[in-house]
Amino acid sequence: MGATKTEFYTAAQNEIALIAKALGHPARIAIIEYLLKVDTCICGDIVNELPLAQPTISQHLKELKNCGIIKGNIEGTAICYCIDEKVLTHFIAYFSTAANTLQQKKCC
Amino acid sequence: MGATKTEFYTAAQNEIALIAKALGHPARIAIIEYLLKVDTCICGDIVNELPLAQPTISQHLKELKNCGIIKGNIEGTAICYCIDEKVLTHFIAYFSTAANTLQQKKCC
DNA sequence: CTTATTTATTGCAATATTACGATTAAATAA
DNA sequence: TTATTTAATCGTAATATTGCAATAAATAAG
Repeated sequence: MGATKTEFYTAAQNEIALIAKALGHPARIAIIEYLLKVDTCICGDIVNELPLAQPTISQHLKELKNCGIIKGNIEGTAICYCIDEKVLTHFIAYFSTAANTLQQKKCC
Repeated sequence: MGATKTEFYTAAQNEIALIAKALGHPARIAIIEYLLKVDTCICGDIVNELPLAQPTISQHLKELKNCGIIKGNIEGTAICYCIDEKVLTHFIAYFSTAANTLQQKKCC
């Protein structure tokens, strides 16, 4: 026990949950916000922005990469991290559809 | 160590992360989808829909309630669970704003 | 008051996450 | 080659999550 029963849910449910889970930590929200704020996306300085050690940031970036919401391009000695617009749009679309369905109900 | 350093992030960051975290489990996504599917929202039968024990469902509902994305109205002996449209809309708006910001950049 | 019915809580075991120091890997610069 | 810089990985401790059996709480029906 203690492990999520992934096999019982649809691929779509697991995928959305995975993205939401990746976004479910304030440090990772802060990283996303930083990537949006900064013009150039050469972003080793996320470490300087957040009160977390470099290995911790690296781990958070890994999780964001794993769900696809960001991607990293090697740019010389640094790595350029970017938000993947497609994945973000997909995520928004899922919940927008839900919100639309909800509006046509008005239950409680 | 091991605990999230909540105090270092803004209230907005923590709030969005909390909602995302609550949605970051396939069972909870499945619960949200069930609430959208069913016409009446008298929903003790979530237990019958998902392959999880009643206490586990109850716990998942609690987490969804904690972040505000659902609310429960007591209806006799049963409880009527509903998605809170305001919270869902707020969540969508946050990421929509992010997506708009992103479109005006085109970095990587 | 008793007995169902429905949902919440408690307690616990298995597993996952968070965070960091130490180290390693990879690329560039000197 | 030898630093230097930048990012990833390893190992590990602290904490959180997931899931369920057992139990409790609350309301409804008889």
